[in-house]
Amino acid sequence: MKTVKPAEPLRTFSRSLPMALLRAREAVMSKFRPMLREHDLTEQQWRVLRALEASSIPLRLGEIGQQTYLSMPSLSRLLKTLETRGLVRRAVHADDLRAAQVTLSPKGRRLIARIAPISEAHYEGITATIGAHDIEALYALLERVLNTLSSAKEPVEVDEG
Amino acid sequence: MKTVKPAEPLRTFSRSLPMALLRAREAVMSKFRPMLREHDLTEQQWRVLRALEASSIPLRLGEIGQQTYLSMPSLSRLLKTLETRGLVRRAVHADDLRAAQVTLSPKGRRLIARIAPISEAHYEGITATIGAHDIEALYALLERVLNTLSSAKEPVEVDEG
DNA sequence: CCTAACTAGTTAACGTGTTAACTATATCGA
DNA sequence: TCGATATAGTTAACACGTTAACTAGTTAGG
Repeated sequence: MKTVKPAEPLRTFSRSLPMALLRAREAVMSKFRPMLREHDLTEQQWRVLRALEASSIPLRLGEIGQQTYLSMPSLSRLLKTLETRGLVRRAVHADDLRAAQVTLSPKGRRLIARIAPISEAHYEGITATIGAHDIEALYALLERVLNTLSSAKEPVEVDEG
Repeated sequence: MKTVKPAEPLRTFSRSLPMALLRAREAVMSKFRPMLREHDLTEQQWRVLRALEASSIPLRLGEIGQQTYLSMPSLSRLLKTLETRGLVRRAVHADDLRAAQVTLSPKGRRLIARIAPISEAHYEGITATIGAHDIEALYALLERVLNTLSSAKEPVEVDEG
């Protein structure tokens, strides 16, 4: 129970959409992180590996970034780490000497093969816990928020007066 | 105009709840960040200032952390910055010499007074864009996810076989 | 052609996220 | 009362997020 607001100047955090999204995300990720950590992978590294696994052809950084929602600077660092660990390889694109061609190494594929089933099991567990119906509703709403906001103009027009 | 996503992201990621939450959060935050940046504040610093503003009494780090969803190490660093900038003050708790008493300085209050109306206007704009009905539904679903997962046992029981 | 404008990726700087080790104070229990 | 244990907060190490400046190739215009 909260005491009644006398003259609340700002919304409380319970009415902050970014906070609500952050908390929910954390609740979900906290179920995955220990498993990834056991294999010395961060959440972002795992996303990159999955993107590479899903592609039949080598990917450029930009393409990986779009799919994993990672920025180029983050990717640049992250791939260096993965390459050092021998999980991915890179070559220069034949038609564009600026671009990279990133692929999984056999070692990378083996790592994914070990982790993927566990990851899937976790996801199944989470889905079951929350309930398929709510999950679907949530996906739908999130997508709508995304579409609505990204098609909206600038930072939400504020009268500077 | 920018050429928008030419190829849909992998189905793998479209069924990733953490990714969906991340994208939605980013869509919302991208509307706020420029405004905060103009005042040299990060999203997290703004959360801390708001928490202090909302409290009539000094807060400990732990209390701020609970409300803002920031970890103690992050808070420790962040408060040092805010204190250096003269936006907050700290004193030792009378009853517990380990604990800190953090309060807003007048300067901090003035900063909040300048930003709050703009922040609220942004939030109104976002709410209007998305639609009050969807916003409510989203809050409700997120809360349910949170409650469901946090009351669930360990990292979602996975059969190790 | 040749230069101007653009694009892919890198690097750097600064702040945050996560984990772990550490200090100092509090509290509990025998 | 003393020692074990718990708690508040700090610090360090490493990875990521964001912005900006930079390098090197590419493309477009004259």
